[in-house]
Amino acid sequence: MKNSFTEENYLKAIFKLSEKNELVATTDIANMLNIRSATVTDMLKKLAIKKLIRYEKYKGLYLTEKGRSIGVKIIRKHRLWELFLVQKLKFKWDEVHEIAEQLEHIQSDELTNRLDEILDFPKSDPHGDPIPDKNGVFGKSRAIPLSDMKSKSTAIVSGVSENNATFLQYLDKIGVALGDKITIHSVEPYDQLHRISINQGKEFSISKTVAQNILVLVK
Amino acid sequence: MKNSFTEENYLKAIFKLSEKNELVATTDIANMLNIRSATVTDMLKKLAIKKLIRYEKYKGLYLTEKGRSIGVKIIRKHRLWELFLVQKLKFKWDEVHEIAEQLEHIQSDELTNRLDEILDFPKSDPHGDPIPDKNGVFGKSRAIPLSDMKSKSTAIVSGVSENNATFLQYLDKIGVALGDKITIHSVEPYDQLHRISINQGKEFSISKTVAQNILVLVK
DNA sequence: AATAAATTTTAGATGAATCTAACTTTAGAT
DNA sequence: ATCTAAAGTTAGATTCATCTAAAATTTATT
Repeated sequence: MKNSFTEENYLKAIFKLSEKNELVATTDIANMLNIRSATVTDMLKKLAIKKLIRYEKYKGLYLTEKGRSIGVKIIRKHRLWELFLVQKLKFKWDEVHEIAEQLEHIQSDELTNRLDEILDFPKSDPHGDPIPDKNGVFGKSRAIPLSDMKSKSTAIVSGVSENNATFLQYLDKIGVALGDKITIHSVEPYDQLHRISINQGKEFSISKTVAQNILVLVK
Repeated sequence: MKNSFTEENYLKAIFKLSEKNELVATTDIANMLNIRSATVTDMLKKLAIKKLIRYEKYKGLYLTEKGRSIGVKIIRKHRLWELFLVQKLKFKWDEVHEIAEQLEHIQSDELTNRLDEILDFPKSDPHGDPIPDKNGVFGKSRAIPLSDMKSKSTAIVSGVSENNATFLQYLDKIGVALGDKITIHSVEPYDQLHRISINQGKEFSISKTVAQNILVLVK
């Protein structure tokens, strides 16, 4: 029960990496956490002793059930806080990540669950990433890219699939925000420029790339 | 910019102790933080080098302007979070302290100020302690002990002057909560048993001691 | 298969925050 | 005024998370 931040960050990183590969590599953890591999090796030994990971020298590692549940819990808190900051405190999408990196370590199940409750048990965060429930279960999101919508249809903006600050700021600039009602009027067959409007407003165009990175919920 | 938790906790403790005595003693800090005096001495040297305190060996220490402003900021955040937890997330008075001990270290002025805003720039927290404003200024609270109210008058419960969990739980039990309208019907001259009612409800009695520890705002 | 390249681990060091034990200074009691 | 108790400091050790440099292992290339 010491400085659990560090340990929690390792478990979160390992969980994320596990989604791509069964076995996780030392270097990938080091890169994700911006530290040296040697440091990671040290920590892996400790995590293995605590039975949070299963680790074989030179071979790679994976999370135990116990380790996974801690990792998932951190992700749950991170995403709930992000949504909270955007929905309740009116932060913009691109401003919340850093603050949530801190808030995710607050230890109080009661707090996490009440947050969940006042947000109405959300299934995904402002970036469209799924929020696991209190038991660590991810419901899969029904969100689809805007580019997959039919012409003349309407949907609700539920997230983005590109997390970079420039992109998020661009969305702010053109006036696309979480929860907005978005309508596709037409799509140019040649370059797939989308003519859209937000909340019944004025029509304007966005590129194919942007349309692919905006996630929406249809009906 | 390292693990600022520790340093922040020292500055907070020193600020609190400064309210009682001009010069703060090593042992008092040690007791407040539940660590050994030797440890405190070490830290005092570091704080002095950073110009956060003015320190003379064997003589005691006091905060510099810079140190004070960090200490006050932590207290501001602590109290804002406590109020947030009680008002917005429906926690009880006695449940929020520990969580606020963690939340007070979240670094984001923007977050702190928005919290302040959605709480409507409160002047005191659920325990009746004053909340400094963004410039570190404490407005003095107009709260008085319930025992100082006139008979037949009404006021709003604004805090407590005894912070202990048993007391707070007792208040929950008898149904006294922050923001309640409280009416004094009579006070027994012999033992100062107070006959009161909450929000126009049924009359009941509380002891002199309890009445002294409930803070209220009159009109 | 032999060797080079990349990855991972080991060994040894550092700084932060803590401890215990021993020493020093200040303050209180007679 | 002297002595003793309390308070405060120093010295040396420990644990945690990190580092660099060097050694070991695995993987890739010719």
